[in-house]
Amino acid sequence: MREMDSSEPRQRILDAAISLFAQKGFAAVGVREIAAEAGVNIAMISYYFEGKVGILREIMEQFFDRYSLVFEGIDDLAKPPQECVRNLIRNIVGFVRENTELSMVSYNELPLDIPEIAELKAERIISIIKRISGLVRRMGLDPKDNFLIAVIGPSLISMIFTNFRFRPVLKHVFQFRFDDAYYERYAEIIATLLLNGVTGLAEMKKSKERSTK
Amino acid sequence: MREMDSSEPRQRILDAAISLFAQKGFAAVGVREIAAEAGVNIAMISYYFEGKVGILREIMEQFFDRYSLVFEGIDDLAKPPQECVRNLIRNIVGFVRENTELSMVSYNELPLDIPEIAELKAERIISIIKRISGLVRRMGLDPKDNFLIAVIGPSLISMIFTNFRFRPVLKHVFQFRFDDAYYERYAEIIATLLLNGVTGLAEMKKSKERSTK
Amino acid sequence: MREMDSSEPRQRILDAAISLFAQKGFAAVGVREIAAEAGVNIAMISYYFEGKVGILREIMEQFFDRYSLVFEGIDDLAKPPQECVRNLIRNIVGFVRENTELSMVSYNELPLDIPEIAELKAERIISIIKRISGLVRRMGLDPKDNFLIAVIGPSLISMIFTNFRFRPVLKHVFQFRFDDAYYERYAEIIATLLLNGVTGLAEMKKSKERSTK
Amino acid sequence: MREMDSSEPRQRILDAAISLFAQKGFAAVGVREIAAEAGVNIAMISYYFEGKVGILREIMEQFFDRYSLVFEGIDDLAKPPQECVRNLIRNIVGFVRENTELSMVSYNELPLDIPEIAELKAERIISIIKRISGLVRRMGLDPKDNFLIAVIGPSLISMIFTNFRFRPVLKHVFQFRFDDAYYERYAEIIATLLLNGVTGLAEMKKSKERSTK
DNA sequence: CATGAATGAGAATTCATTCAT
DNA sequence: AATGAATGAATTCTCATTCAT
Repeated sequence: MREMDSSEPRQRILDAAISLFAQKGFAAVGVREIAAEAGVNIAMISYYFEGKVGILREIMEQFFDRYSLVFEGIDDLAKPPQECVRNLIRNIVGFVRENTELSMVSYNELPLDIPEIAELKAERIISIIKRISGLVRRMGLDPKDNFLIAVIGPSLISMIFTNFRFRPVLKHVFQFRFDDAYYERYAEIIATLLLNGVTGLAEMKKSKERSTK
Repeated sequence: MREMDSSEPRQRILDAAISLFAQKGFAAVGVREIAAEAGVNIAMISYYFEGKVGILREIMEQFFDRYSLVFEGIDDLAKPPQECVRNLIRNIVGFVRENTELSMVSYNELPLDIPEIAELKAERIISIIKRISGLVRRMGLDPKDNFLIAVIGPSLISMIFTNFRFRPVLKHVFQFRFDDAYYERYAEIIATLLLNGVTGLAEMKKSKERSTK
Repeated sequence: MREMDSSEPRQRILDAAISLFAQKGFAAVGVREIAAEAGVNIAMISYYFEGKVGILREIMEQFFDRYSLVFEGIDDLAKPPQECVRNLIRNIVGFVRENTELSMVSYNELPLDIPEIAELKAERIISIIKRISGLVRRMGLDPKDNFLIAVIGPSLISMIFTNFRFRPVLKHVFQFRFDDAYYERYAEIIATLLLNGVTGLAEMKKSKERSTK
Repeated sequence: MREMDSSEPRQRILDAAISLFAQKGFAAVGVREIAAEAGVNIAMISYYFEGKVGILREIMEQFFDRYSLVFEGIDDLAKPPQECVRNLIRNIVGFVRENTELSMVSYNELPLDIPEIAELKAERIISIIKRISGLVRRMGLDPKDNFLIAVIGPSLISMIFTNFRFRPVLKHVFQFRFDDAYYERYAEIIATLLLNGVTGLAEMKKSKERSTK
């Protein structure tokens, strides 16, 4: 029952929903709860979004619209790919930091029940994958090596998003301060982990090929 | 719905719940659905588990009971820590492979706040962290460096669990065969990623310390 | 929904309502649906008709206003009553044919108790009954014989209206063409049915009176 | 809020629904109202009938199950067809008299919105039409003369059912006593109307054929 | 005149749970 | 141990209406 803030009802509903979905998950949140949190009448949810699923769709679309921008022009051919990857990771971390709840909802909800949403999500993810295939190649990975892609890609994303997902736990256990310094160091670690890891993978591959000869 | 299998009703309820929770999430599954899937009367759920959360608690306990064993004696001082880590990763992958749905439920519901379960979760996780602190140290990481621990630990777990989480998608998109070979290679990649990554982190630390001097 | 036609909003609302009420019944149609079909803003319905029942009242009034005219001067004393009845039936058939939906709504909602409309209905019906009492007498029926009136009157009306009510079904099952020829023959049959029937009734009455003597 | 009567909840729901649907029409009645009238918890309606439509389906089925019996063995070849028709009409009147509300609901609801119910109704009606085709033939009507059948059949049914439909009005206006005598006379009138009417139609047909020659 | 937003009550349905048997 | 019936609260969504602009 937050005091009504100044923004438009439609946006308030969206904000409330994002926050609640992020905390409890889509299925565990009721429209009454959203309406109460947003300080609007329940009927407004149908009015603006045509139901609860409509809110989720809007959230997903908003997320991917913004998230896609993170990958825009990330593969700068003038720079070594490692630097591009570092930049990408920094950008993703920055993005998730500034859109934490939005990102959490979009990442966590696998609404296999709601085909409509599943489709939307699949579509957008594929479009992003295509956009970075060039960088993947420059990193020395074969973009047609589905196996590696299917392991490394989700691993990277999960490393970043999971950290935010468990942030309440981390805050509670370790009393971290989630400030700029934290996230800079954090992005650096993830990047180092990944880059060194990938280098290791490349070496492993070579040594295997040698041993096979 | 499903033909009644021979096992005891209590176990059938549990199996049905695990499967459904894994697919749709705890909140999105109703007790009626579980009862139908298990082929038992709805009242049996209250009878055996005292309600829906009771099932989740049982699932969590079962998960942690079995999952803890994976970490038992993992830090074999006779072996180099890298090998121990490789073993651990192999074991975790093997565990999740053999308890996929159980693991998915437990992993997915982990950050969600169901008060009755919160305590249980915290307890068990801390106990696991303690159990591997020795190995962490032997890997050259300071087990008191909460920051690194808090980044690397969840990252590793998320890399593994997320892969299983997206297995249906991977199966659908890439037509992978999830056989022994797949998981061996998979564990190897994760291990290589992590170990090389950590090595890189150690070097990064050193070079920073040098530059600070 | 429908492309906005040129007529005035008020009339468009009325037309849409008549059509929808005829299809689904008053209670099953919502004002939103009417507004959409009419291509007007929902608020216009309250504005013009003071609510949903207001539309129904207007419909009823329109119906009775026009329907009453059918009975005007129907009892032409210069003609034999049978001919007058034939004319009346032809007129009613013609009227319902030209005002099918309007008639269906009015007929269907007639026995239902919507308090706001009850008075209106009663008044108008009584006025019509009065208007044809002369003809009834000329047909050899005692206009004070409530029983006969109460059976024959509604029977006639129901025969005609019901045929229209089931028109979609008849069209679908028998592929009738509802053209002039159809309705001429149709009116003739109804008239013959009724007139011969009434003759039979008169004879029955006589024979009864004889046997009672 | 009728006092709970002794019968089983399922039947009480059905009775309440029949009564309310008959009064106000299916769409105008809510499940809350039915539950209240039946003195049961709202959830029982889903429990027993899987929703409001389920009640209507049950009503329709009950109606047609019983109504069909009225036509069983009605075409007694040992009797003249006129007598059979008189018997049929008497039986229908008797049936509707004893199942007034059930019949009204089944007759009035043309749930074009609910295909499920529309189908059921169509099916059952066709089966009844088939059952009386022999009698139709014996009456001198060509059962393949769709036009006549399509006019006379519904006319007869509507004459009977409409009378019951308007019974509240008749009672209010004329203070009839709806007793055995009333219905005997009533059935007789309808039968006479119909039989004489049909005779008239037959003559009309003949004279037309003559004039065509 | 006309609109889009907003309201509060009510719609049907489903929820997890409990009860008597 | 197991069942089917029953409950009351909660679910999402739609209703007819009103209001400020």
